[in-house]
Amino acid sequence: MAGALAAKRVVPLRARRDEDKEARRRELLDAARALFEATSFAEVKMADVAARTGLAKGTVFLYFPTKEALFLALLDDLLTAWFAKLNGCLAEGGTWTAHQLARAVAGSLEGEETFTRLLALAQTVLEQNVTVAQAQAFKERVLVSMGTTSALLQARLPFLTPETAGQLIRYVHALVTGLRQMADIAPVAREVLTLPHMAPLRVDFTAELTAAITTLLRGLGAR
Amino acid sequence: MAGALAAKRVVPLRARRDEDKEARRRELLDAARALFEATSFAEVKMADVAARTGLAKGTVFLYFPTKEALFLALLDDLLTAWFAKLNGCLAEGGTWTAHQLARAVAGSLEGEETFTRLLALAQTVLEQNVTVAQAQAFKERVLVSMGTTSALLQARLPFLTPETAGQLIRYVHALVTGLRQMADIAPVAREVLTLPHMAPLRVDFTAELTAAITTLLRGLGAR
DNA sequence: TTGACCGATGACCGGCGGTCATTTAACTCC
DNA sequence: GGAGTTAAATGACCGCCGGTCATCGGTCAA
Repeated sequence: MAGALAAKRVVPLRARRDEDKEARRRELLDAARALFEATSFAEVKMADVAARTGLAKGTVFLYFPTKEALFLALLDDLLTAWFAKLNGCLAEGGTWTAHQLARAVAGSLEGEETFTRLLALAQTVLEQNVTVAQAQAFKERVLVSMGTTSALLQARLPFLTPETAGQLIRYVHALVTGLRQMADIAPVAREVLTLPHMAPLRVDFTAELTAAITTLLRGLGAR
Repeated sequence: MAGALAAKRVVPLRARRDEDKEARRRELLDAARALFEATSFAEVKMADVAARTGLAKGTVFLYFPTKEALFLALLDDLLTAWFAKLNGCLAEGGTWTAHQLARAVAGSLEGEETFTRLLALAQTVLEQNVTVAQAQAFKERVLVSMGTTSALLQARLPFLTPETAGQLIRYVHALVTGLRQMADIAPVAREVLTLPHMAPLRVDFTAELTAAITTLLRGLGAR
């Protein structure tokens, strides 16, 4: 019986090597992600995360001191991955139009619903029950990624200054979290928005984000 | 002793008339608001809300079925009040410049931190544990206020169509919730952002919102 | 004055995040 | 390969909090 379980395990029962600990950490993050994708932050129980990896609840807390820390770590991963993806898109080509850039940004967020949903929780929920050190580590990483992206934006859109590029990134961040909340939807809200006269409150995330970024860029001087 | 308490009471010990019930409801909303202003949604306990009004915890649940319902009702009030305030500003004058309008909107949110903080929680937290009926009632009211504001916006900025006016409102909503999250800050985040090199992540809510709206309007055709 | 209604009460419950003494897998050394 | 050592994993346990409900008693009509 123990053998059957061990056969399924990628990581040894006891993770003693740093490499195994890292793998276990990943298992937990993957479990948290899967559960979050199916429900919501509030509905994901630490016991469920543990069960999904075949571990005991207490074990989860050996890897992450709090539930918020677990999800902030997950956001950290997703954010880094997304910036890499976006920077990959921005690396090619010469000068872009406003619409091209807006499409690229909005497109890079396609299929990243988990990331944007978590991003919308970052300041209001995740940074509530976390150590200063962890919050700082997270923000350091954001800073680095932002710097790279800012440089690439200026290469694609020559009329941008370092100042306006930074502004643009902040606006986009704000729009992404804001629009995700409007588009995203608790099940209850989804039901309400189905009603015909609620149409003005329905938001298509990608379309709306593309339009908003295009408009912003035009306002900043793009043609 | 009971007399001393009763002397403080605006509402009779037992609220039997509808008028008294409404007053008690207000007391609870005010208490929730005061506590939320001092801390955060997660830190406000229903027992505290009760204690602050001199009532028992169970009584709060006679007026609001869940914690989320209480705060959604509070948001409902604040939202209605803010729309009224904004519409008041927009009622005067003829044609405005982009910057004037941006100033008006951002200015109307000055001192409304409680409102914007709650707004940022609306979809991710408050609409989670609430009946469909309550969520719908809330959204109905948003729709009505939005309609009025849309009309006033078109009067102040003649280049706006009903379509672009609606777009603008959605963008502003997204920006407000997004920027509030970036500017607002859990205590932990506030400490981290104090570090000098974190400057690019610091956000001045009013300034940033004014700039963003101005930029958007320019992108929509304002001069 | 009295009886009935109904708002207020607070002890109670279930569930969840988080802890810690104990267990035991995994590695080391002889 | 057996004994000893380390520390990862365990799960019973705790405190807290949102939410419930049998009971109490204030209020008012008759």
